[in-house]
Amino acid sequence: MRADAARNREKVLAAARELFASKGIDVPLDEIAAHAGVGPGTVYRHFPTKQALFQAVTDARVSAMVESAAAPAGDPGAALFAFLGRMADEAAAKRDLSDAITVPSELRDRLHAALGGLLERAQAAGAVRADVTTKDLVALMKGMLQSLHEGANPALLLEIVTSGLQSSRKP
Amino acid sequence: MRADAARNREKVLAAARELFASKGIDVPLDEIAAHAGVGPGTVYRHFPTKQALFQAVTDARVSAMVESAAAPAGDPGAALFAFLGRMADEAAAKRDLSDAITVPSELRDRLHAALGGLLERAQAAGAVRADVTTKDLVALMKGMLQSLHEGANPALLLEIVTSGLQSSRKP
DNA sequence: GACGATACGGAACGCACGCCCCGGTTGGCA
DNA sequence: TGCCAACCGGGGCGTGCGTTCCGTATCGTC
Repeated sequence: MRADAARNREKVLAAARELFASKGIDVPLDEIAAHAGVGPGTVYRHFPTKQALFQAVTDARVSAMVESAAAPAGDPGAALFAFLGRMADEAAAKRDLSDAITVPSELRDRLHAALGGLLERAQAAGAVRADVTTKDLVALMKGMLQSLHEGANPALLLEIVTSGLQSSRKP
Repeated sequence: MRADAARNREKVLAAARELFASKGIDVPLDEIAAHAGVGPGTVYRHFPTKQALFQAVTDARVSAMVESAAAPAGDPGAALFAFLGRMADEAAAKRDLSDAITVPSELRDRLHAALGGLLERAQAAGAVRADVTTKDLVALMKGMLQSLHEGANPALLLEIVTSGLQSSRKP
C-alpha cells in the first residue's frame, strides 16, 4: 500500500471514531470525509460501505464487551451488574455503542447470547428475579442506553436498574 | 366543507392513526395517503404539514396523559407509578406516543412539567429516592418506552422501574 | 528524471422523502 | 340540469444521503 493511502486511511478512521462517538451512526459520510480532509471517494476506496467503516470503528470495542461478558467473573450477580455498568460507562461517553448493538450483525447476536449467559447464572444464584428473560434484559439494556443519551445520571440509572432487577419484594 | 372532502379527511386520519401507531412518526406520508386511498396532495389539502397530521392524531392522547398527571391523585407514590404504568400501556400498544413526547412541542413541555410535579410529591412523601431529578425521570421514562418497543414485558418492566425508583437500600 | 500504476477529489447518480402545482373531475346550489 | 367553485390525483421539485465514476495528481520504481 502506498504511503499516502495509509495516511489517508488513518485520517478517515480518526475522523470516523470522533464523529461516530459524538453523533452516532447517523453522521453523513460526507461530513466524516470533510472532517478527515479527504473526498468521499477516498473514504470508499478504503471502506466498501458506510457500514464497513462503522464496524471498523466499533467492532473491537463491542468484541471486548462480548469477551468480558463471556469470561466467568466471580459472583454471578456482581458479574452481570458490573457488565451493565461497563456498558453504561462506555455508552455515556460514546454514542456509537448503542448503534453498534442495535444494527444487525453477528457480533450483536454474540453479545445478546453472552448477556443471556450472564443472566442465567445470576438467576441461578438468586441475584436476579427469575421472571426476567434474555429478551427482557436486552430490551432493558437498550432502554438504559437510550436514557443515558437523554441525559440521565449514569450512576443513578445503573442503581435503579440493578436494584430493580433484584428479586421482587411483593407479598 | 364539501361532503367528499370531509370523507377524505376522515379516511386520512384513520390511516394516519393506524400507521403512526404501528410504525411511528417515520412512516412516509405517501404511505399514509396510499393506505387512505387518496393522493399525497389530498393529505396536504387537509393538513398543512406532516407534523400537523401527526399532532392531529396524537395531541388528544398526550393531552389526556398530561391532565391525568396534573390531576392530584391520592397517594403521591402510587400516583407517579400509576402514571408510568398508563404511559407504558399506551406506548406498548401505539408506537407514536414515544415520538409525540420526543418531538419538541408545547405539549411535550407540559408533560415534562407535570412529571416533575408528580416526582416532587412522591419524593416529599418518601415514596421515591430523593436523588432523582426531573431530567432523570424523563430520561428514564423515554428509556422505558424504548425498552417496550424492543419487546420487553410491559408489566415486568414497570415493576423494575418502580422498584428501582424507591428509596435506596445501600448502607 | 520519466513512466506506469495507484490513489485522490469532487461532480454526478439513484433513491427516498416532504412538499407543491396543475389539469381534470366532482359536488351541490340555482 | 347546468354551472362554478371546491376538491382530487399524481407527477414533479428540492433536499439530503449513500454510492459510483472519471479526469487529474501523486507515489515509487527503473
